[in-house]
Amino acid sequence: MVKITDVARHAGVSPSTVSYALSGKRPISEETRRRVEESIRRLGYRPHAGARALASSRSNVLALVAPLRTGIHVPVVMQFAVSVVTTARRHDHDVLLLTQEEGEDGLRRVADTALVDALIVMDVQLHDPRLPLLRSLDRPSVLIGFPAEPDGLTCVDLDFRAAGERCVEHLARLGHRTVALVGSPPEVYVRRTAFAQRVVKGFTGAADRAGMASSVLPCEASPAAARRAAERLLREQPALTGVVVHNEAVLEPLIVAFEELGLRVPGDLSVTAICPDELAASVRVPVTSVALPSAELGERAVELLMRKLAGDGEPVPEATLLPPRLTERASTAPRAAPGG
Amino acid sequence: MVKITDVARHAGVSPSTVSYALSGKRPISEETRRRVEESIRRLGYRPHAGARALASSRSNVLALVAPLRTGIHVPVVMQFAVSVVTTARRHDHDVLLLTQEEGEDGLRRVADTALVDALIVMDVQLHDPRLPLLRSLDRPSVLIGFPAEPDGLTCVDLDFRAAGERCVEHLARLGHRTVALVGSPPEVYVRRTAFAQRVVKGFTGAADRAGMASSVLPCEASPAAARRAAERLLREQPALTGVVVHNEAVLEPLIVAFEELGLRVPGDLSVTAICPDELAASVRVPVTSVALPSAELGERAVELLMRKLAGDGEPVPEATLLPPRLTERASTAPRAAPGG
DNA sequence: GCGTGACGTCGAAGCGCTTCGACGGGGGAC
DNA sequence: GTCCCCCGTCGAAGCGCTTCGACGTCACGC
Repeated sequence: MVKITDVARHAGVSPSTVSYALSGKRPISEETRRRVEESIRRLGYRPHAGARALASSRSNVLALVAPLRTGIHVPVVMQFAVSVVTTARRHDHDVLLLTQEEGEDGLRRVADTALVDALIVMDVQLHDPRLPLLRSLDRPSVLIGFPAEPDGLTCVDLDFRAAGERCVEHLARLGHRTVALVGSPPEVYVRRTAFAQRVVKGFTGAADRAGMASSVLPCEASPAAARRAAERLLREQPALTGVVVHNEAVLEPLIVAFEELGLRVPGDLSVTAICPDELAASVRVPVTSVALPSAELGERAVELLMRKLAGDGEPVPEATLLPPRLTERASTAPRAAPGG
Repeated sequence: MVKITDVARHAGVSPSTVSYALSGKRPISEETRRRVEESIRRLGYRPHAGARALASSRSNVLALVAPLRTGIHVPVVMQFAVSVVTTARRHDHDVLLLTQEEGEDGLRRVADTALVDALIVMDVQLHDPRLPLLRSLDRPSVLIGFPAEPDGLTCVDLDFRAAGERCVEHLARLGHRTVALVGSPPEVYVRRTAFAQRVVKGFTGAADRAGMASSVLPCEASPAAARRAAERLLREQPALTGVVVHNEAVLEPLIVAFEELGLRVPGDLSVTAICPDELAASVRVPVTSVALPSAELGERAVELLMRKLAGDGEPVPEATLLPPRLTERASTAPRAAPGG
């Protein structure tokens, strides 16, 4: 293994000079820097991560806690993870993957052993047991999602309430008067995961304001459940002409079910969704949707963390809510003239 | 931060004794160990990861290189990653997540900086450019998948050839005489990813041996492509009664397409698949399938790595091929009596 | 002409842990 | 009783890096 002293000797300088040339924390003459860089390349020098972490008390590693529960859409998690890794690398950091299974102990462990400098926690619940812990840790963290009491924490998420509103407003503008929300599986609500409830709030609020009839129906993540949901909606709301889907797994099955039940999309029924763009675009009838910007969320999370780690005193915003962007596709149309 | 000297003082022993009590690398009296453990708990001591890594030249971190390309089924990757993390934790290791994007440089970086002790590389291609690098690194690695020349490397995978055979044999036993394989998207073959080709080899070989008519059709990962594939198969092989699907994304759409084209599954057409069990079980017609055991693969990979890291001289097997397990579900049935 | 900084570099002191050699004491073999 | 060896513990030497204080040099201002 080639170490910093080898580089120093080869370049004819002291180890500290090599270190400063590398970190830029002190001025180094142009010519010395060049010699050092040349030696580094020639010798193939790579600083030892452990030694660096010990001496600088910075590991340059971020922890990413990924959820593994039922009711969450796997590609979203994956995409998020990829964007976190990519962005972290741009800032010269690596990413340690933790599963939620490890729970609070895992967070404490990686923080207390100084394995990581900071943490990103996904799938935050309204009253998440990890919140007090995160507040007490000596390392910064960013949450993906919003708990009931975000005080003292940094949170990033899509503005789900606004997303729910946006979908309803779009349907309202098209003349629809009776709408339904097909939501996440019941367990997501039971868990009181914040984002699911916020969609409901936005949906219901906007529908009320627009004087629309509305209902909310959680739905399991299976084609059969989608079919049952479709049947139930048509039975209970015969006048239904607009549907908002916030459940990736049943988007396609639901549309299939509606069509099998004799409803054309968008002829008889307009459908909007809150889901990743790729999903919305790849359904048999491309769906008008509010995008779930997982890549952007991951990027934001890492960048907030970097600002916190920079520790230049400038506080970062506690809440970052990405505004919903709605893309019109083939699944929505003006309501057919009533009785016509 | 509480350090090992604090623990030592509190327990009335020397730091080295604390270290040995923790690692068990030297005998420590029962009573001393108890005192040390008590002190550790009382003080909330956590060894500093960097210091430990520096002193022991072991970081207790594994690198996991995850693929991000098109044509791979995301849930499989995720499940694999989760199982790697879980198993690694059982062996007191953590997992660093790398994207394939970083390529060979990323591998070299984490290995040379001693950030990780060992590497797991997924989505290995037949002639993977990373192979020479992996051979030359001073850290052990395990590949998921089989390259053309696995010499000197440790590989783990499902026995895809046998899986292809198994599906055909199952269909043969049910009396089918004309079969087709709907495979991965063309780019997977172009990339010459080994597993896709192995399935083809197993499929074709078994069909030939059984004297069956057979064809192979790569298929894009979209419902529309599935539909086109179904139409083409029926056009080109009117006698077709058995299909093997090796493409998670089109399993359901393909069955839908066949049914829309007037073929009942399994009445007119028997379908088998090579895919994760959960997928096979959740399709509208539960599909007889050979499981893609991602969790088991992850576990095996980590355990092989641990054995290599133990360095007790015992060599580990270069190739680990998990035998296919076929589960019968509702999508296969004996061929209807010809002309009857 | 001398004080004053800023610049560029060096040396040494750690960072917190593991590990090696050493050492005292006790027990078994003879 | 003596010798040896093993058990349990200690002290000290690093692991490879960063960082702090110090120092010499040079340019500038007055």
